Amino acid sequence: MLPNTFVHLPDIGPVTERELWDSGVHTWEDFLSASSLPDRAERNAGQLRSLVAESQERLDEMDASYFSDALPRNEMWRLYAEFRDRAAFVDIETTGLSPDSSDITMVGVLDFQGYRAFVQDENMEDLRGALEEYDLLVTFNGAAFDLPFIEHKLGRMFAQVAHIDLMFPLRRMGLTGGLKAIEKRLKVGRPSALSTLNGFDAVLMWRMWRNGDKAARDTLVRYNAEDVLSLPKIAEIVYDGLTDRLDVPCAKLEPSDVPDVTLPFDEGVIERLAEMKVRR
DNA sequence: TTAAGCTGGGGATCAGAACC
DNA sequence: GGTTCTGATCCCCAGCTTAA
Repeated sequence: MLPNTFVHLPDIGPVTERELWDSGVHTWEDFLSASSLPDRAERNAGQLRSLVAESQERLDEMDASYFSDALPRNEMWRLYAEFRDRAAFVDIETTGLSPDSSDITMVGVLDFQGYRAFVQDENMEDLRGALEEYDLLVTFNGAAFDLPFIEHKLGRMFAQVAHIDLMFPLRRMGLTGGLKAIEKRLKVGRPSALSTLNGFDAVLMWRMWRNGDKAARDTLVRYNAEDVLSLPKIAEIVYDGLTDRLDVPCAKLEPSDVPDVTLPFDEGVIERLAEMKVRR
């Protein structure tokens, strides 16, 4: 979809991009070889041609931050096909909602090689270096929650990184609600006994682990892994759905193999969680 | 419960076309 | 050449939604 994109160019919005597509200019290559362009693009053709040529070069160099700067934020999903092999799917667990009064307990990072957990007081200091390996981050509501929370605690680190927050494209597709509700509607992931847990349970599991319940730590990590494992599947659905909606001839996204992540957890933790909630 | 950012609506601005 | 109209983009703001 990215080589079909023109809305990252100055003075080109969705209407002019549509005109280009309707006139047969479907790709950057079409743009550069076209003898004439629709009026609105023709006015500024010289500058646009050089920017389209630059876009081709930047894509050849896999420069995600160039497109991240130029694309409107609600069109970031267009980066997914080209950059998913350089993407990290990220989800954090915390002790509360406010970065001022709460701490990060763990961060789960998934790519197509596997899943890594960065846990407070274990290996959280490795997180920054780990995230620097990626050109693209994919989250659910990460623009408002996960990424600002991480930067609040660990310092600036995402200024140059492209980011797709799946929550907003999902809304455009008519899918509102939290991640778990959307997974259910899309029939994605989470077959395990942990499917009934929510973010507040993650807070409680962290407290249980701090109070000596060793199984709670592994169960928390497993809960987080199940959250991030659904993100690649949802990202594909978003990409395919919004690409279809734009109705422009473009390369189809090949389905990816999400790594098999099987982590141990103790069903006893879920029972102890339920007892804890009854007592509260 | 807090904070961030997206969405959508409305107004401002700009450029081109049409008309006198 | 000046005016008006139209359409697109940009900017701002309020409201909404979500995360643990």
